[in-house]
Amino acid sequence: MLIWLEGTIVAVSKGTRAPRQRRSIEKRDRILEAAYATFCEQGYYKSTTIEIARRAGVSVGCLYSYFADKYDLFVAILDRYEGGFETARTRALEAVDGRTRTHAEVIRAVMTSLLQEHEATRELNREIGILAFSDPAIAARKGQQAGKILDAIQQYLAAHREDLRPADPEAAAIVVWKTISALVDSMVFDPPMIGRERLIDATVEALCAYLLKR
Amino acid sequence: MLIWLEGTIVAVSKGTRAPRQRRSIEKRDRILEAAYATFCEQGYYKSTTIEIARRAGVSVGCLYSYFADKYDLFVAILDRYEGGFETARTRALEAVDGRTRTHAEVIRAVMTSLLQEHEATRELNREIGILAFSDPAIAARKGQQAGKILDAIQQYLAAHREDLRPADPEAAAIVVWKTISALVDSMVFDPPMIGRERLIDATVEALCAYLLKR
Amino acid sequence: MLIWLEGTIVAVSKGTRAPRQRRSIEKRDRILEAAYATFCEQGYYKSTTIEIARRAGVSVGCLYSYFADKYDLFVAILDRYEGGFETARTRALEAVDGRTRTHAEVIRAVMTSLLQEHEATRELNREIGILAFSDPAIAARKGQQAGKILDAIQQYLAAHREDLRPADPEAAAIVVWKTISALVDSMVFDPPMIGRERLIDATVEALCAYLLKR
Amino acid sequence: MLIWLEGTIVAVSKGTRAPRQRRSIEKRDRILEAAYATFCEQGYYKSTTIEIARRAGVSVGCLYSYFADKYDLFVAILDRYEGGFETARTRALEAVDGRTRTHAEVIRAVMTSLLQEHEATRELNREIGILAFSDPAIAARKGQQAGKILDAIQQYLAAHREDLRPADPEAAAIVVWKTISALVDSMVFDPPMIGRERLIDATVEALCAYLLKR
DNA sequence: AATGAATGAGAGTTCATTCAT
DNA sequence: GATGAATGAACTCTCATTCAT
Repeated sequence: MLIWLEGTIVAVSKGTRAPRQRRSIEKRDRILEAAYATFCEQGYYKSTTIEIARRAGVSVGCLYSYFADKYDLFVAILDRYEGGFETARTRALEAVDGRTRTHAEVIRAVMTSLLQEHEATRELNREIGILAFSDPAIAARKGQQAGKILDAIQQYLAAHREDLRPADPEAAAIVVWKTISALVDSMVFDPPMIGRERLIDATVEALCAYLLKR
Repeated sequence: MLIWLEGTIVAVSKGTRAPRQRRSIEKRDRILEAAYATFCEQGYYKSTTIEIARRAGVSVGCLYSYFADKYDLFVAILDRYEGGFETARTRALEAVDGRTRTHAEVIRAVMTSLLQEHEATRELNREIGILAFSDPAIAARKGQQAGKILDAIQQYLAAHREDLRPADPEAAAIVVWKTISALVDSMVFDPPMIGRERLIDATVEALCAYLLKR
Repeated sequence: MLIWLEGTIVAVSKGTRAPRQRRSIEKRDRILEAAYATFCEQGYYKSTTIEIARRAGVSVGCLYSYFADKYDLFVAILDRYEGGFETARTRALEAVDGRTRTHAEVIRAVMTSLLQEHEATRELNREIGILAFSDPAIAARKGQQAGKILDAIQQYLAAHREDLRPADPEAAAIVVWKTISALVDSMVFDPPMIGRERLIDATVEALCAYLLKR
Repeated sequence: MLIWLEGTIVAVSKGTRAPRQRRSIEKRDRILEAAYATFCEQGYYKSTTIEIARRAGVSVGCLYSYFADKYDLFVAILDRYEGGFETARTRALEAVDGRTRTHAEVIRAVMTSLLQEHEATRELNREIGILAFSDPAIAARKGQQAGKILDAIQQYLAAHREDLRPADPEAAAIVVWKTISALVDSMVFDPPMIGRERLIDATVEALCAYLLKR
C-alpha cells in the first residue's frame, strides 16, 4: 500500500499504521533516523530493535506499530536513502564566483561531498549490498537508486557532449560512477595508505584523461 | 600457533585439533570450503555453524574440534582467501602466441579472470569489509591482502615506467585497483544494465587513457 | 549498581532490568526463590536456567531480563542468603517465661532453629563452598556471612565472660560455630545413625563442657 | 559384578573390562588416580573425561573400557577413598619415644594428619556430599566410610572408658568426628581468620573438656 | 586392546516480536 | 495509541560417549 502524505509517497505494510497525523509522521521519522544511524554504525544484524527504539525515544511496541518488522524498517530506510548523491550533485554544479566550474572541479566537488556523506553512513552501504544479494526487493530498490545516479551522470555527459571523448556514454557513466564511489569508499573504510588529497588528485586526473578530448 | 603441514602453514587455535594426518587436513579443508561457500552466500551473521557443518558433512562437534569458534573459522578463511588476484595476475602476464600483451590486453585479462573468481565469492568480500570495520584483527588481514595487490600493480607500473604518464604511481596503483575491482563487483552483483563487454571496453579505455602517455 | 527499592537494596547488573514496580519485584523474587530451591536441590551445575524459569513460572527470556546470567543469579541468592543464623540467634536469645535461658538452652535453641532452616537449604551451602574455591567473588561473600556469625558469637561470649573458660575467645567462637553447623549439617544430610535428640544432647554437653567454668 | 583381584574387591560394570592382568590393573589405577586428582581439584561437573584420560596417559576409549561412564568412575573412587582417616589414626596411635600419647596428643596428631590429606583432596569431599544428596548409591558408600570412622573412634573411646566422661559414647563419637573434620575443613577451605595453631589448640581443648573426666 | 576423531543431545544466552495494561 | 515486560525459537558452543581403524 502506497499513500501520498505531505509530499512523499510512503509505503505502508499491511497491519501497520498509516501515519495520518503530523505527530505520527514525526515519530515515524524519528524512528527512521534512529534506525538509519544504528544500521550505519552496526550493520543490519548487529542492530537490535530495542536499541533503535531507545535511540528514537519510543517504545519497541511503538516501533512495531509503524513498521511490520525489522526488515520492513530496513526497506523503509532504503526508500529514503540515496547515499548523498543528490546533495553532491547539487553542490558540485553550483557556480563558483559566477563562473561555471571546470569538469575537474565538478568531479572533485562530487567526491568531497560524497566523502562527508559516507563518513556518516559506514555500514549501511555494505549491508544493502549483502542483503540485496539474497533479497530481490532490496536489489530492486538498490537498482532504482543506481539508475537515478547514472541518469544524472549521463545527462551531464550529454550536456557536455562536445568536450567529451567516450564513444559509449552509457558505459562511461557507469565507469565514472563506480570509480568515484569506489575511491570514496576506500578513503572512508580502508586504513589510509596515502593522503586523501593525493588519491583525489589521481582520481580526478584519471577521469579527466578518460572523459576529455585531448 | 602455526604449523607447517603438507606444504601449507596452518594456524591452530589453542585447544583445537592440530591436523597431523592427511585425513584431518582433508576434513579441515572440507569445513573451510563449506564455511567459505556459506559465508559467501549468506554473509557472516546469517550463516550458522550447524549449517556449515552439515554442508561439510560433519557434526558441529567436529567443526568445533578444528576451529575454536565461528569467528576463528572466519579468520581462517581470510587467511587463505586472496580474492583471486594472484591467479588473475599470472594469467594476465602470460605471453600470447609468443608476444607480450599490450597494456590494454593485460587489463582486460585481469578483469576477465577476476570476474570468474568473483562470481563464486559473492558476499564474502562485503562481509570482510563489514567485520573489518569493528574488528582490528580482520582489518589487519584485509590490509595485508590489499598491500600485496597494490605492490604487484606498482611493480607493473614501475616496470613500464617509460610508457606511462601518472606522476604519482602509488596513488595510480590504488586508483587502478579500485576501478578494476569496483567494475568487476558491479558486473557480478548489480543487475546488469548494459552488456559486460561494453563495460569492460569502457574500463580498459578509461585506464589506458589515464595511464598511457599520449 | 545498587538501588533502594521498597525497603531493600537490590543489586542490578548492567543491562538487566531494574525492578521499578512492585510487579517486577515480585517476579524477581519468584525467580530468586525458584533458583534458590533448584540450586539447593541440585547444586549449581545440575540446575538449568530453563528449569529455574519454569519453576518460577516465567520464560527464560524473562529470567535473563532480571539477571545477566546464571552466575549472576547465583550471586544474587548469596546476597540474600544468610543460612538462617539470624533467625536462630533471635529465637535463641528470646527469654522463656520471663527468665533468661541457660547457656545450654541457648545452644540447643540455636541448633533446633538451624535444623529447620537447613532442611530446606540442602545443597546450597555445599555448592557455595565449592564455587568459593575457584571464585573470589563468592569466597568474599561467604567470608562476610561467616564474619557476621562469628562476631555475634564473640559478642555473646564477651557478654558472659565471667561464666566462661576459654582463653582464646576468637578461636572459641570458630570452634563453637563449626561444631554446631557440622552437627546440624550431619543431622540434615547424613543417613541418621542415632536419634537427633541424642546428638543434640551430646553437642550441647560438649560445648558446655568446653565453654563453662567448672 | 564384583571380582576378587589382588586383595581387593573390584566392582565391574556390565560391559566393561574385568582387569585380569597386572598391566590392566596398573592402567586402571592410573585412571583412578588421575580421576581422583581431577575431581579433587575441579569437582565432578567441571572435570572432563578427556582431561582425566590425558592425565592418566591413556585414551578416552581406554578409560571407557575400564569404566562404564563418568559416574562409574566417580563411584569407583569413592570405594577406595576414605579421606585419610586410616592414615591419621595409625599415625596418631603410634607411641612416641616409647610412651603412650596423651588423649590431647592423639587428637592433635589426628588433626595434623588430616590437614595434610585434605589440602590435597579439596573439592572431592564437597562433591561427594552434593551427589550423595540426589544419589542413593553414593549416599550408601558415604555412609559406609562414615561408619568405619565412627567405629574406630568408638573403639578408642571404649578402650579408654575409665578416663572418659560422656554418657552416650555413640553420640560422643559422632560429635568428636564431626568437630574434628569441620575444623580441619575450615582450615583448608575458609579464608584464614586466625592462625591454625590457635584453632587446633582450641579444638583440642574443647574435645578434652568434653571427653575427659575432671 | 587401544586410539582419538567424530557424534549430537543439551546447556546458556539473545533478541525479534507480542500483548496485557 | 503507547508501553515495555514477557515470550520462545534459534543460535553458539561443550562434552560424555561411541566406533572405525
